[in-house]
Amino acid sequence: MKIATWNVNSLKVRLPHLIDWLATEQPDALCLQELKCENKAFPLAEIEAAGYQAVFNGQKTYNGVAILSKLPAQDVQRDIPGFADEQKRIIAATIGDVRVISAYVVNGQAVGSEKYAYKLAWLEALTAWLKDELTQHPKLVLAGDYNIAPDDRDVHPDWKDELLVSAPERAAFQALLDLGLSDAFRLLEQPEKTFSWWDYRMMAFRRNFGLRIDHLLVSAPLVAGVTRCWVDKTPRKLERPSDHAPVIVELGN
DNA sequence: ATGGCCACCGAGGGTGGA
Repeated sequence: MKIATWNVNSLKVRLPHLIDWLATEQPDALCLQELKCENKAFPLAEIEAAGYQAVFNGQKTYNGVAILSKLPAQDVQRDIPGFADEQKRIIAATIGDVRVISAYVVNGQAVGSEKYAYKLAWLEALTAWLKDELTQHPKLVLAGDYNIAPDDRDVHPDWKDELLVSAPERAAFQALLDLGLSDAFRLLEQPEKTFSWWDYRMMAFRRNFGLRIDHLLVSAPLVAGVTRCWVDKTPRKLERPSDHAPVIVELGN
C-alpha cells in the first residue's frame, strides 16, 4: 500500500499537476492540504476520471484538506471532535484496513504571536484526539503538512527564522511520537538535506534551501512493513509548482 | 545591490503562507 501527502497550495491551480502525478505514482491514498477551495467547487469529476474517489473538508480562500483513494473511504471524520475551530484542517477516513488522516497544521506566523499560540493549542487538541483514535484504529497513518521541522537535519543551515523549528513546536511533534507513532522517513536510511518545502523566493529550490515539514507518521503495527519513504521532487520542478513536494510511504503489509 | 514569490479576493493593494 502506497500512501502520500501533498500540500498543493490551491487545488484549482495545481489540478493538472495532481492529475498527472496520480497517473504516474498511482498511490492507494493521497492526503491533500491547502485546497483553498469550497466543497461545492471541489473538482470531483476530474479526480474520479483519474480513477480516484475523494472525501474533502474545504473552505473558501484558506486551508482545506482531502483524502483521495482508490478504495472507498469509510467512517469519514471532519475536524477535531470537540475542538471549536472555523478552519478546515482535518479529515480522517478508513481506507482498506488503515486509518488515514490528512492534517494541515497551523503555520503560526511568528513565535509568540496569537497564531503561534493557536498552533500549539491546535496541536494539543490533535494529540488528545489521536490518543483516542489510536485505540480504535491501531493501524493509522497521520499524514500532512505539520509546519514543523522535527530535527536540525530537516532544516537548511541558513534558515534563520525561529518559526517551524522552535522548542515548543518540536515538543509538540515529539508528543505525537510519544503516542506510539513513528516518522516513516526516519525509519530508513535517507539522503542528507532532504526537504519537502522550498520558498518561492531566493531561488530556494535550485539552491535546495528548504525544510522537511511534510510528514507521514505511522502507528506501531505498521512500522515493520515500511519498505520505502521518499520525497518526490518532480512536481516541484514544473511550471507554476506548489511550494511543497509530495512525500510517499510504501507499506508492505 | 542583502531582496528577489505566489495565491487569495476583487478590482488595488492587503493578507497569509513558511
